[in-house]
Amino acid sequence: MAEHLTPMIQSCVLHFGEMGSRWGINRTVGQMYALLVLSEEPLCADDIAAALGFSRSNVSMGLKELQSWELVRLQHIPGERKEFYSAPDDVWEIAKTLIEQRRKREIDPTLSTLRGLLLEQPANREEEYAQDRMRDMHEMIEMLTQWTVEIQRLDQNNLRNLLKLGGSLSKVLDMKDRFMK
Amino acid sequence: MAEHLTPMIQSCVLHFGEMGSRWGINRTVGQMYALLVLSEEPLCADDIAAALGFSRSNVSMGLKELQSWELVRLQHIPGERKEFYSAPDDVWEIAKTLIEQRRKREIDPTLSTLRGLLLEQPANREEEYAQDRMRDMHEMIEMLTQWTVEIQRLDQNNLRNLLKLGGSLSKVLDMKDRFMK
DNA sequence: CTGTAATTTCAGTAATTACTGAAACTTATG
DNA sequence: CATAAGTTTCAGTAATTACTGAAATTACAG
Repeated sequence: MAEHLTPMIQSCVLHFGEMGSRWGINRTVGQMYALLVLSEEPLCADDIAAALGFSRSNVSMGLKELQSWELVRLQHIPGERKEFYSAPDDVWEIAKTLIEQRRKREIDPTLSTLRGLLLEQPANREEEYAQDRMRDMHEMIEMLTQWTVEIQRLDQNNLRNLLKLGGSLSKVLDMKDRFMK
Repeated sequence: MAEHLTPMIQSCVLHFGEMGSRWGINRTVGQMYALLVLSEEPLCADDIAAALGFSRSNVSMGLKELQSWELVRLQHIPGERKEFYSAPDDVWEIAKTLIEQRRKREIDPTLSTLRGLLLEQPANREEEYAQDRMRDMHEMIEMLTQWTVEIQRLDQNNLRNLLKLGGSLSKVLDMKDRFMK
């Protein structure tokens, strides 16, 4: 399989391929992305195909997919005719992109489906109950979404601070309550 | 397909089946769960099979899966010989369970894989860089995990308050800074 | 216990998704 | 503008995952 890929890197690549496939991302695309993240210099499609043992066309499709998720940047290396790809080296940025993209692709359409169904007149008790649950879901998803949008705005430092707050969350909430009063 | 399933409920069920399949959850299992969430009374396997047009055995496997995720509760209705299933009617509880389960199944193993690889001695510059990225990932995932653990502890009201804070996140952070000093 | 209703298992098959190689296309260069 | 290096497309095939029906198992009422 691998061309020149140390066991350490290979393990990591395989693991994230597996993870990807459990989260609805094609296994080989997951592997390609892990490889890009772990490598300091940009890689070209042939590098990836060689390192992972995939066909050239599979790599091409994978890269297209990753580009559509805005997870990789294409770069032309001066003098080189090939196209090179790289992942951001800040993992927080990667996470933010992933969240934003899934929001656009899955969450927003879900919210709008729910909204549509909530506009209908319930025909009976059964539909009334169902709509109540849909309303709950809509409210929850919208809240979580809003939250992630806010988080996207924070810079890395504030984000870390927020997360490091950890256990003292409820204290912060109390504090906020006292302030608001 | 459907036996007695209003168009409204059917749309919602189909949508969540689709969503499930994009997040690594079998489409039919997603549909079954949506149906359970939307229905006020507990359902038995035959109800589900009839409503969704699946084979009895498929429903059996799906329910087993949902039980292993702790997303449904089995209940025996007095006098009835069949087993009935229901979903929690609090969607926040459902979300918490989902997060916790995915943490156990995917996040924790990922952290331990990363930790293992970070213990190895880097063989060269390339592995050094790869390990740096793995360290970043580990740190980030651990922070996010810790955060979700804290959140699991909050009751529904505090959770809502926290999320409603929304735009004022950075204000809260400032506030906290001032307090800590 | 016995009989029957309900559930589970599992081998076989269907459906879906992923991957490849060959050909078409694009782009840059001499 | 001809050629060659590089990339993409896509029809065909492979691999995986999902689903079914029949048979086995379990659970329980009488």
